[in-house]
Amino acid sequence: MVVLTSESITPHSREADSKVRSTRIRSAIRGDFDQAQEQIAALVPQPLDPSRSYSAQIHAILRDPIVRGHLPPGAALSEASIAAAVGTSRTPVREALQHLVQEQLVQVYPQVGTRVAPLRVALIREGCFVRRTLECANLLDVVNTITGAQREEIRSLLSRQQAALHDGATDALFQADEEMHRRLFEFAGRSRVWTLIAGTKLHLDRVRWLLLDRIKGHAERILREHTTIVERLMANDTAGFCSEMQKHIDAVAVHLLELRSCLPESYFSD
Amino acid sequence: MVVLTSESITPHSREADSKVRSTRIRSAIRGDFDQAQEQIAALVPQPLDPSRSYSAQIHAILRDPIVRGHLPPGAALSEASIAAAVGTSRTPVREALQHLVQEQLVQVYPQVGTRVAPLRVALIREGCFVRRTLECANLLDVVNTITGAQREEIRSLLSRQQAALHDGATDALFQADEEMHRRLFEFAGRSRVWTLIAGTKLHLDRVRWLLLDRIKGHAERILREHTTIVERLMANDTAGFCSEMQKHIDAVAVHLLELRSCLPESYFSD
DNA sequence: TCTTGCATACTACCATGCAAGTATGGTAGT
DNA sequence: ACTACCATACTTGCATGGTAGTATGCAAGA
Repeated sequence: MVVLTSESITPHSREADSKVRSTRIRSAIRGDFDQAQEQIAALVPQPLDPSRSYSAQIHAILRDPIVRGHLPPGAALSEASIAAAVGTSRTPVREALQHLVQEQLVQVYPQVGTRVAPLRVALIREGCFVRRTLECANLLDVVNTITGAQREEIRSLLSRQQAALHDGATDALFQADEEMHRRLFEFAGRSRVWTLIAGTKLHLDRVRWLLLDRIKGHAERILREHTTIVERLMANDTAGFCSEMQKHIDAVAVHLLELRSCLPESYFSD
Repeated sequence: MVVLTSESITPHSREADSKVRSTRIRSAIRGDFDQAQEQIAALVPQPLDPSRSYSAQIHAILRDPIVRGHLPPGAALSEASIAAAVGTSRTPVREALQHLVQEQLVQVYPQVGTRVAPLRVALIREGCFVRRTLECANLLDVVNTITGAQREEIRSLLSRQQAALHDGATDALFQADEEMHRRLFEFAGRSRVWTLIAGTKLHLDRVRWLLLDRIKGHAERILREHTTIVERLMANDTAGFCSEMQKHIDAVAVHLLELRSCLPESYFSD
């Protein structure tokens, strides 16, 4: 497959220079839209709930498989196919796709097609910076105010992770992980900061799910790191906490390179 | 006008309990949708450019006046009115509004109306945390790698701010300010971190524009602080830089309280 | 064999119409 | 005077149709 570089094609730009793009690259944008329909249809769990917004439900249905890698970078997402798969008109599908565009999970090429966005190395690298910076800064405040009950809650979330790993339930492991980090922000009255991070975390999670499938013992490593981090937290060792947290988050960026060598180059960009 | 509290009404929730909301509060949601049309029409500079996406253009047309306070919190934004004002159908207007919803600048109450979101104190307070944390952390890296030319660029952006203040051009002042901060991230290869911050900065800017109108000498104070910050940067005094930057950004949160006393309570939330 | 041109089938974008839900103002009944 | 009710005029959510732009594959020509 021809590589889609972000230099050659800028999504949603109708500028004059779009005329001069080579046909060779353009043809890479279209292509396998045919298999899209059944691929999407398999993701729809059940008929949509008419009492809730269709757009929101479709957004959720699409986002999860993108982040988890079931819809790989470059996968075609045509409005009509998805609409047929979920059983609605194209309108709510379109709104869901626009939402995903803003999250930078898909790219729309006007009049051409919509595709799952590649893994953008720069986005991931900078996402690591944002996460580790905000989480460390937040923790410096939390350690001064944390209560015994809150300590206990964190500890219990860690043991939930251990149990999940033991059962091989990576879903539950990730969920407990997410909740642990979120709670640390809520302890400092910063729940909205976490929702901000959650937006950038989407891109880090795309890498993490891929790593989980390809790299042996990855889940074990995650849990080991979490354990170390919580130990530092319990010991009020903020410096140690920050350095461990930093290593833990930046591991995504480090392993990204390794991932790049065993996956199609078209999965990546930047 | 009746206060719209976020506890009483959750946007875009079609849950069963929506039936029990009191009529008194609901009636506050609708109301002055009549004056919306001409209010919006005054904001449209010229006919839209058909060669670019209508949605994006409408989004830009609406966002600026919201951030600047020309469309105050609570202002009605009905799809039909805006569509008539800009001369398109409701579809691209709808997409622009959805975009603004994601930026948390407007709230949509299904089947009731769409309004400019109030100034959310928590969002602003936590936005300050995000900005000061990321900007300080970024600068710790920048000071080690900054070149002479980059130093000169920052200095020139500061003098552009001085010139703008002298001319009373607050627009140009804000623009140069924004570019200065953005460049500091680009120096470290983190342009995407800045776009992330720009999203939270929207809410801080809403406060800043209001302050600029109400508080005498506010522009002068901003420039004074910028000057101090750049001085610290030039002197490689990173600790001083961070503390000044912190004061500068947190000033928004501090003055927010003061602003709350001289503006309708309905402008605020949380 | 290779290139060029064109019909065709797709795409996303936008316009329009309908449906479901909600606030408002007037009216009938108490 | 006051309350309950209902017609009406809004709102947003969704469905559908038309349009401009793009890739593809075939056919005609060099």
